[in-house]
Amino acid sequence: MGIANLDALDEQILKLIADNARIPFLEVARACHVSGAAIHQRIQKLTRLGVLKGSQYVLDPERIGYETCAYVGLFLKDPSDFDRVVEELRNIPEVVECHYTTGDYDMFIKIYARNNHHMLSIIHDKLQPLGLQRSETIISFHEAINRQMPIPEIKNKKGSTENMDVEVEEEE
Amino acid sequence: MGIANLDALDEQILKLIADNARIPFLEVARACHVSGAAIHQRIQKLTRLGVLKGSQYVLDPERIGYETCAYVGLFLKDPSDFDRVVEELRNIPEVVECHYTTGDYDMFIKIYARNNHHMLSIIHDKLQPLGLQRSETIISFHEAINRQMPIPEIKNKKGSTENMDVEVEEEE
DNA sequence: GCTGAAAAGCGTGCGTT
DNA sequence: AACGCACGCTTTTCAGC
Repeated sequence: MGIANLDALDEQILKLIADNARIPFLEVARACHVSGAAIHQRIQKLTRLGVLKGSQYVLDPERIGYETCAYVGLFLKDPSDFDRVVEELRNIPEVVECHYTTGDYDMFIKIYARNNHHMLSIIHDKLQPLGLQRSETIISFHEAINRQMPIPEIKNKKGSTENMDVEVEEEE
Repeated sequence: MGIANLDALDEQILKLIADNARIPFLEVARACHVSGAAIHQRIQKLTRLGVLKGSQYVLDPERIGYETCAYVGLFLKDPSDFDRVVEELRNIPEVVECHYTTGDYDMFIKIYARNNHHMLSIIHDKLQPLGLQRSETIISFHEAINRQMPIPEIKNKKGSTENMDVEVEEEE
């Protein structure tokens, strides 16, 4: 599973749909000067390749009742327990991200909670029993930026002899 | 600002669309036993209220060439510089999140990079000149969980005594 | 892999309740 | 606030290249 072999049309499609999942494919087609069917096929291909993993509406956490967001670094009692702990974290819906990390922490997670009290109860009552040595909490007061990763520029077209390193260089 | 005043229909709509931005509104309508026009109005309302902030396709970072993801805690030389630094971070597209935090760090950001070398160059050449005292990097080896926050259960229906059991029936 | 065409399905505005 | 309807546009499929 590595880098997908994308061409300039794929790139253009991704740039158009990444931040607007409701855009009509025909509108994408007109922007790309190809048929609607071509866009339809490409999006199926990108999905089959795993480049696209679905679509989402972006929700405002505060407006649906999440006052508090935190990152928590976990130290496990038994660091070979990774897989079990991840499975248990999946059952805690307020845990929205979980990373295996280098360095300080064994694991690093992101949590949404209704308020500080709720956050504390998640950490004490749900995380602690999973077998933590200890944890470190970073409370986020305000999320000033939250956006998609940039879609890299494709330089080489598919037929080229070189394999695709997706190299990104700024150009306009 | 604050928690939007949502009812059970809003909740059901959010649950249906949150992880599937391409679902036809008419399909949502059928699941909710209301008209398509009602869903259309509700989604406009939720957008106007700021509960919905747009839609996205979910991309696989690795398949578009991002091998490396890191969280970086920033210590600013001049902590009153928050706003300027955020604006400069907006110009670095690889920075996808930026939080104001309590405790250890002044600021906490998430970065995608093509590889370790690219990550280092972002941190040294782009972040350091913004006026950092120092920074701490947490490399993510693997993102085991990445999902939406849960849609809270709505308890009281808006100004009504009526009970609401809304059943969603699977159908083809 | 892309195209155009055709059929089925959807989004959206409006008048009504 | 929700409904039904109607129009135009979109999605999806398929034969043909």
